[in-house]
Amino acid sequence: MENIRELFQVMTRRFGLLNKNCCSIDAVDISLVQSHILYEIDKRESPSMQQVAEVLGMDITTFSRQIQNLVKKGLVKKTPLPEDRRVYTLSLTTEGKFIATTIDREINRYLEEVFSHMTEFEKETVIRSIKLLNECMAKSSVCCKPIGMGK
Amino acid sequence: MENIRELFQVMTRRFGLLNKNCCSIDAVDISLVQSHILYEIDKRESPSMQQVAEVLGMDITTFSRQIQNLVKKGLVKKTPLPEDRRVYTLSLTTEGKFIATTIDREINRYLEEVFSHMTEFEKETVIRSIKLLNECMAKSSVCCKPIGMGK
DNA sequence: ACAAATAGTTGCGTTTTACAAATAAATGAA
DNA sequence: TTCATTTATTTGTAAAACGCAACTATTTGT
Repeated sequence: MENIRELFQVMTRRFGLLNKNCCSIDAVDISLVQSHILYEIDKRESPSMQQVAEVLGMDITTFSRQIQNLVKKGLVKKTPLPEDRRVYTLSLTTEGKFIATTIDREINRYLEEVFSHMTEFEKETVIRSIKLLNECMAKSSVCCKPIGMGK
Repeated sequence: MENIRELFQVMTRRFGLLNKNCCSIDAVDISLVQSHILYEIDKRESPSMQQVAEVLGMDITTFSRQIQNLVKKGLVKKTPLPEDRRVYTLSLTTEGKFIATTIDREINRYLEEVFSHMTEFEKETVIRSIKLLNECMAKSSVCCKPIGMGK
């Protein structure tokens, strides 16, 4: 059988390029990491800086500065948490939300196009497979988490 | 049904972190992009600079400098092509090959671990799904290729 | 009340990035 | 052949991203 990593590498590379391309559409023009940040903030319930930096596997100091940029661009709002004033809660502004939604729509549109080359059954199978894969990756504590992050 | 992009995002993020982590193991200590470069050179038959830069969606000038670094580190060899002296052919040195192999083994080891949480049937299904996905992504010319690369 | 832990920021030097322009070699047309 | 054009790669340069160390501010535990 062929190299499994190869399959993953090709798939994630393509999806990565898609993500990248979708950062510069029409009104939208942000960097790839910024797109990821918007995505994660949008997905979660007013997360803290640490939380988002963590899932993205980013150094907190780099993340801090990226947030500063996004705040300057008017895409993200930083709200101090009343019960713990060390913590800042992140949320998207209306424009940030708009951009995140635009990117999301664009990516889903592309994915639909890809799935259009399959039968409905194949599509279901593929989606179930990825879901299963994600569950198994979550189980496996070996790696994949930003453990040894800093060199 | 849930957002399809979400599934992809989670999967590729995990795999991305895995890739990142596997860059700094033991003797190996290179950046993520450098790891990708080594991987692609290893995979192909003495490719040119353009070719590798292209599949990685990298700007050729950035790529050029990364190659210079890898050559300095003694991991990559740049050989001028006799029949067209403008192009350079890329290949891995013994040490570059060793590092690429080490990373590859490590990643595959992790993937095996992930698959160990599935039945043999599920594993087969997942692998076939990813393969199918890759084929369909290749068909779709909408995006995913480094078309609009530069902003 | 105070040491220790936690969340986030800033200083600073290194690396990465990409546009513009340069070099060098091949190709095509006159 | 010669010269303009195209192609592959490199270099100049400046901006952006990165991450360690050190700092501030706040909370927690004793």
